Formats: sequence, C-alpha cells, structure tokens
Amino acid sequence: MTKSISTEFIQMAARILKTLGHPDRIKIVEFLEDGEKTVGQIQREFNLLQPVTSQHLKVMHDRDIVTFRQEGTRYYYSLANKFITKILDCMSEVQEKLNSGEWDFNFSTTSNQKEIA
Amino acid sequence: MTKSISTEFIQMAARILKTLGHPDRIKIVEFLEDGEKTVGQIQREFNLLQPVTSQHLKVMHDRDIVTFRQEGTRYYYSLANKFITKILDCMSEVQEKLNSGEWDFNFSTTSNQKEIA
DNA sequence: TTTGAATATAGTAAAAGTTTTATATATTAG
DNA sequence: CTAATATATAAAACTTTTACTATATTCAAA
Repeated sequence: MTKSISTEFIQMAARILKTLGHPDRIKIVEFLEDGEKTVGQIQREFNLLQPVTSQHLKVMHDRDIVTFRQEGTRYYYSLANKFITKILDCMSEVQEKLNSGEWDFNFSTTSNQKEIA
Repeated sequence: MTKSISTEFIQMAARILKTLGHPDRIKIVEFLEDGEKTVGQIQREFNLLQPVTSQHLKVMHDRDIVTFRQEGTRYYYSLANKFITKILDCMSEVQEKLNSGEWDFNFSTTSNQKEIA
C-alpha cells in the first residue's frame, strides 16, 4: 500500500493541470505569482485581446486557480491557492535543471523521443 | 528581472500539463512511477478498455511523457523523463498538506470558491 | 447625464480531444 | 499451421476548447 494519490484528489488535480495546460494561462499565473494584477495589466503584459484575457481568467476562476476582488471598474486577480504556487515552483525547478544541463529531456519538437533524462 | 520561465519551456510545459490533465492519465503515470508496466497491467489495474489504454499511452508517448520497449508482443511502458516524476512529487506533497490539514483549498465541487488557502 | 475606460458575457465557427466499436498485426503456444 | 493473446490503429460520433467578434454593464469623470 504505497502512499498513492486519492481518486478525489486526482479529479481535482486533473482539472487544474488541464486548465494550466495552455501557454497563456501558465504565463498569466506566473505573472500573478508576483502579486495581484488587473485584467488590463495582464492583457498588456502578454499582448492578448481583452476578451481572451477575461475568458482565461473566468475559466481559471471557475476551476479554483485564481480569485479576484473588484475595486470600481477594476478587477484584481490573484492566485487562489498554494497548489498553483507549488506547480509553478516545480516548473521553475525543472527549467533550472534543464538550463544547468543537469537534466536533458531531448524532447523532439515534433513528436517522439528516445532517451530517458 | 525575476527568473521567469522561458517561452520555449512554457510551450513544452503546457503540452505536458494539458496531457496530464486527465484522471486516467494521472493514474497511469503514477502507476508507472513504480516501474515499467505492460499495457495489460495498466488496463487491468484501472479497469480500462484496451483501446482506451493504448490511446492514452500513444498520446503520452507523442508528448514525451512515457517511453516503451517492446518484448515479443508485450509493450513495457515507463516514464520518459524527470519532469513527470517532479510533477507527481508535487502532487503528493500537496495532497499530504491537504490531508494533514496544513492546507485547505475549500474547493467547490461544482465551480467557484471564496477563500485563499 | 453623456462619455470613455475597464471588464464581462454571448454567440459561434473551427480545432482538438475522448470514447466506442471494429479490425489488423505480430507473437507465442499447441 | 491454427488458435489465443497482447497491442496497435482506424473511423465515427461526441464533447470540450479556443479564438473571435460583437455587445452589454459598470463605474468614473467631465
């Protein structure tokens, strides 16, 4: 009986991973790690269309990835929980390993690959 | 200039997260952490249809999440790189925090939520 | 009280992902 | 050889996302 992940948790994790599985959203979430940001700030930072930005934020809000507080006409979004932060940390760590050459995935840009890192 | 994540890496990470964003696939990958497994073993473990199992494995292979070696008519699948392991570690960690009560996401089963963990 | 800025929401077409059923291929056992 | 096993692959039917475009809502300011 290895300490495996519970079904409930897996459901929740899957939803979150799936949602974070979009470049824009990873960028947004990473940006929010720095502190709360308005829709406009996010939109300008990454040069996104406003509706696209709002939609990403809405989806991420529905899936418990971000929260927001409203102040006048501005909506300040921020990370909703520590799981997200944890995933971001994980990604930074991996990227460091890759950069330092400690790890090497030799990912094929297109599809498959051969070796184990 | 915070050490942020590079665009290239983000693309790759998004693909992987998105692909892992499926309950079956998280389970499979977690199962593989224990060591290589054949399609049949995976299929039986989670009570999946054979084509579904193959399909998941194919997608994960295309996206550099798993590799396999063939031996006779058996295909032994295993994790393709350490990023995957890292993500699994991350998930276990989070689950522990949740179980221990150290963290609390109060996720809504349906949609939104209110508080920050 | 009109106007402009900041956002959200709706509608929709195109793309991507999933599941199912069916079928093909290769390997091993007799 | 033939049958059974282990997998892959394909096609069809759906379901979900995505990315736009257009429009509505809200608040602030002039």
